[in-house]
Amino acid sequence: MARPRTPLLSRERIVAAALRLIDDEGLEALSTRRLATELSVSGPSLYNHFATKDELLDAVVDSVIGEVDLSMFDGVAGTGEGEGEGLPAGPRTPWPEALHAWARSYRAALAAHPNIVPVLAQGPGRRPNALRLADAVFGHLVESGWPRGQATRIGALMRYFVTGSALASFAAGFPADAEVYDAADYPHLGEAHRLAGHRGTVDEGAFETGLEALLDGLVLRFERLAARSS
Amino acid sequence: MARPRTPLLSRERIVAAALRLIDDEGLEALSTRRLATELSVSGPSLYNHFATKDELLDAVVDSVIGEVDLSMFDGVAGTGEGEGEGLPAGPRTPWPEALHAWARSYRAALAAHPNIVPVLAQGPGRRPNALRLADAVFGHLVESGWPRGQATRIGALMRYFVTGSALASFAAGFPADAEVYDAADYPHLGEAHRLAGHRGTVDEGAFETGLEALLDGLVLRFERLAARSS
DNA sequence: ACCTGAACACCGTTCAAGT
DNA sequence: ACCTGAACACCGTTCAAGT
Repeated sequence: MARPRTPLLSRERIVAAALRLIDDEGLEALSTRRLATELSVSGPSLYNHFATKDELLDAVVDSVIGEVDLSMFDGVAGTGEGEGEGLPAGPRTPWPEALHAWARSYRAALAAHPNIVPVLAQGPGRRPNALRLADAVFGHLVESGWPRGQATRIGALMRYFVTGSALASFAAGFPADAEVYDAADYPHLGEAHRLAGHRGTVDEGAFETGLEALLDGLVLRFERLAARSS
Repeated sequence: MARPRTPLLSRERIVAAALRLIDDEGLEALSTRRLATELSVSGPSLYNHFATKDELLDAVVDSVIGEVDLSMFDGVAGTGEGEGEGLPAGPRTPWPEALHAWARSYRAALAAHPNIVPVLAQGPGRRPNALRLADAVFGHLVESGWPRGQATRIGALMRYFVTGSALASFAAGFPADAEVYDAADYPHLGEAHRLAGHRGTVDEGAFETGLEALLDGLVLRFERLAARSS
């Protein structure tokens, strides 16, 4: 048919189809030829919209990061009265609260697409949504009184925890087959075959417990910091 | 040449060469044909030792997990005197200490091979070293007084944090090119191009900070638990 | 500008054949 | 038992050709 009057493809359509394929069948299932078939075009057609498969993958990753809520990092110092800015900006949310809300949204966005987490965990690269996220977190921590070096570390360790929790289900990693857990080899795993059946509650419970422990520990550290500098 | 008098390959040699290839050039670089070339044999030869590429990958993953130190989970209740066992088992290490030492060893083993972390993060499956690790951590926590449900969560959240920290360098995820960080778009990332140059210290600092915060938070939780049940 | 088929150098895996 | 070459159905990507 050659060139149609109205384009068959767009970057948006390609990205959406790629993400669907990755979600349904895994990263390995995403081939340019398979994706093209899904979109009812021939393989090379995709190269009119993306230079390489990696560039396409980058776009998919950034669309996922774009789902993360960053609004808890808005707001300015003080009580929020009389700043006279164009945009209504309330007072800044206390950092432990903001970090908590952000981490939950971050995790939810990633856990909806676990198969792409290994790609996204490589860092922001030049992807705008990922850079915006890093900027918002770091900025909020610094303006809340954390030294810059500590703020960097907190950005890093929060990403460690969130990507780790979204990468794969802990519970589902244990085979449901009770035969696997020979009591002679693994004396404490007698109930492990039940784990996979409760993957939702186990993984969410672990995430919440870890997040709260992490934030409690950071608050402790912040208090020690404040005590030293006074 | 057909069958040589002494076998050209062994599972051990194949696993070692595969890990080297993954470390040096990434998971995508590991193809059966490329690996075979590296070992000076033809592609199909590998199938005499592993049924599929996935089975080979499983063996590589378990060899990495086998490097994690679990000795801090040895030891028995009480003072360690007069148990009369065959093996000398000292008193049990307090759980926060044991978890700290284990997490560092776990992270070191994984961070030495970041490209394989996405595979290993899928859970133990039927891999013996991974199951042994899960058994040791869970057993130690339960015997230290944690309720079984909480012990499961702690095993999960520790894996989240460690795999997340080993999956990729936080610092190296930020391009060293200062042009990337336009002040209009990312007002707080003006120094982010320096990050990649300090990847070692940034990532290790973040890991240690996070690990200590996590353990502080868990100790707090454990104390609240003990207070409630008394 | 945007699609196509043909082509190139790759994949994982199977299988018959050799010793 | 353990290696080989040939073969099958796949890959990502390039390129000349079509409108």
